[in-house]
Amino acid sequence: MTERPVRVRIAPSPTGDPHVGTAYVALFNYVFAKSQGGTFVLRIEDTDQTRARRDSEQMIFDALHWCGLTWDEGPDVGGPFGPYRQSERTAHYREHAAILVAKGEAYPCFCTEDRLAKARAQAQAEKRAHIGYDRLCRAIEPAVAAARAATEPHTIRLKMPLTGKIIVRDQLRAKPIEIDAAEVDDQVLLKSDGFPTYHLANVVDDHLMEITHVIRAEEWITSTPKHVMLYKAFGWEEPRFYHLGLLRNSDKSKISKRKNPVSINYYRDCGYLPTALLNFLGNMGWSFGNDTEKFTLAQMIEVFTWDRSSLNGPVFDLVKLGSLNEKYIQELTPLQLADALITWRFSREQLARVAPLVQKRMKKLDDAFGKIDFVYAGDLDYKPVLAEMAVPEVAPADVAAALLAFVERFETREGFTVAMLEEESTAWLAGLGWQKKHAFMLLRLAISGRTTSPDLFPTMEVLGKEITRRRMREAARALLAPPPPAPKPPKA
RNA sequence: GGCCCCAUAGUCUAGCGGUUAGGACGUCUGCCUCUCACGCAGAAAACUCGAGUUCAAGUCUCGAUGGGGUCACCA
Repeated sequence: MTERPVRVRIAPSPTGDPHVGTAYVALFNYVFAKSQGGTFVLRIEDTDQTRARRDSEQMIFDALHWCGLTWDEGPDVGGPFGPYRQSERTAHYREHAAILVAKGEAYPCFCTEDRLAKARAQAQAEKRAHIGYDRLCRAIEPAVAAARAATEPHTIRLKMPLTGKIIVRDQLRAKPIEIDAAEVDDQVLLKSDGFPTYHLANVVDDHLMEITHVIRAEEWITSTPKHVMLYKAFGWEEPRFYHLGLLRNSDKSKISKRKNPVSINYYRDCGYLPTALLNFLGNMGWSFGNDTEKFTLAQMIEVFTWDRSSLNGPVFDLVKLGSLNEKYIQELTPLQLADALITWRFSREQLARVAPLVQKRMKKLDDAFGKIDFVYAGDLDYKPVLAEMAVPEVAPADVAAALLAFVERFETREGFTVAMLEEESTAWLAGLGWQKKHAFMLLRLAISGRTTSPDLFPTMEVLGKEITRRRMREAARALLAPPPPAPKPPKA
């Protein structure tokens, strides 16, 4: 492999909240690039028209910037290999898909999604080992296929070899990974809406953008054979692959918002310092060496080598993050602490959102903070109000389930506003059939930990989606927790 | 289920053939103290199992087990 200047990229998909996993992978890309004097590129993979969210891209920029990461090229800063948004590069993908068809490496597929779904369901029902596409359209004569493609909706699929092995060389793993080509599907490259799938867009862009090292999460490892074959089909040199261990929930499953806060915004809103979060992430699957756990980004870049990485999927432990964060807090000067606080939640703009919540209840200025202190708290203690959370004639487990159901309602909605919350709460309440006062008291206790609070939905809006979600989940958890053991009798 | 990846205390990790298996978080004890926290001192706690290679294996090989990922016109 020829040595080219190091160029790496992070390629998040703007489909929701900025994910800690994105920050994690970004960190290692960034640090590796900088340790090599290379270039770090941010590319937005917005090829899924059904899932892309408008507000998500800016949130990714903001969240990554908050973490302290910057990119040399990207949609917002430009660069010589732009555009950096895949939705603006569709001509490249179509052109390259056409090249593969012309070379006989790919073919149009006219199968309907319906047929594919049925075939898949049948394969699953028969417990067949291989449940991929049956390659029906691969047999169509190229000339016939081309003629039909002119008028019929179709996808473009890659012709995978029918026999032999595909070798994936992962730089972090000693042995090459060998996979039977027959195991790999004839992957869709171009969807019927003309947009590329991840696989095509990713390979074309990585090549065109001269990416030298692909550093990404382990969940991609099984699709790497497809990418390897794509590089081959194009006759391109493949980049070096590095698959990082996946961040995990405490039960070891892939980190997910059902079980763990995953939005970078949650960590920001809960009062973690970006330096601490980044440092914490740097200790996941990588070690500084020398029993050192606390280090800066600059220090990490200075000593960075891949041989200090481990492949275990590390559990994302909030407690450990908290103790690291504490260390960072402790070494702030008084003025730095003040600045951190202002940035966090005491800016003029933020106070202008929070204080009006209780303005009606204020006679003097000093009435404010006792009433809104819960806004500034992280996790609340629900033990003292557990009894208040009870809903008459409803089992605690069902109360908890209702809380989680409320979370699910706003989970899929874009934005987090009073109007949306009112709408969803009405539907939620209708489904429950509880008295309104009981349902709303439950929400109130979950978000504020008290029976009196400012108006519910404006408060939630101010708290934000991340904190609201977290508190509702924690409240649900408190409801489900077994009652505490009886206090020890006093010593005689 | 097929395929793939991974395997040191509850958690994050060090170890790269010979160590009393090290550090950190958490837990527990004590000390300090006007409360709490901090701080300090100490303790409990790990090489998944089985073969093989070797004088010697947490470290190398194979297998089993366990965990995870992935099997979309999502990324």
